[in-house]
Amino acid sequence: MKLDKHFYAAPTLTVARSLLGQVLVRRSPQGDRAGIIVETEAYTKNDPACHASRGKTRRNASMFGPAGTAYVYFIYGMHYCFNVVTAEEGIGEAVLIRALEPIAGISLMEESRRTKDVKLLCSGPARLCQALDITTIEDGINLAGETIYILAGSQPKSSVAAARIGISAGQSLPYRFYLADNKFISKK
DNA sequence: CCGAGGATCATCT
DNA sequence: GATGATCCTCGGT
Repeated sequence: MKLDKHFYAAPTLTVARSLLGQVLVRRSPQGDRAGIIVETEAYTKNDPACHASRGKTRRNASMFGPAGTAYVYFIYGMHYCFNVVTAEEGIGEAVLIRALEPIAGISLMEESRRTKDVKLLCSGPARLCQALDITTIEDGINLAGETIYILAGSQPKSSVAAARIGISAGQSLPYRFYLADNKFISKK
């Protein structure tokens, strides 16, 4: 069953944690790919690390759309990161998907990533975008559609909260969530 | 195993 | 002109 706006419109920290164990699906003409979400990070209002914290710009405009919108941005001159817009429309909060456990379309992922090491396919925000062929073309799409969506997976498993990775501001906030003992998280 | 450094460019100052 | 929600490679231990 596909997750709907009701799920995404919940408080951002709640969504970040409850996305763990759900299944991200990417459909394309080449075939379908999917993975279990095993690691997320929340970015909230009044959070200095949040792209929306300094107001709406061309880049972060999708963050201010309705819950269940995809926010995809380009970073470091070569990488993309995929987020799900959460909470109330207009406040600019989202959840970054940081790692997946691949479960379908693995040969397509291997081709896109140019590696056959399954642990390197989707363990990292930019890696999973490359594996699923997600770029800024997908920025702003609605996850209620048929291109990218999330299926309800298993019941919530034991999860861990920790500091986020790769940010300079807001390091003290425990807004990173991951499944305990999962082998596909991006970092220990 | 681990850390340092480079790649590479859209966005914002 | 500097920076960044990253990743890869290389060299040292």
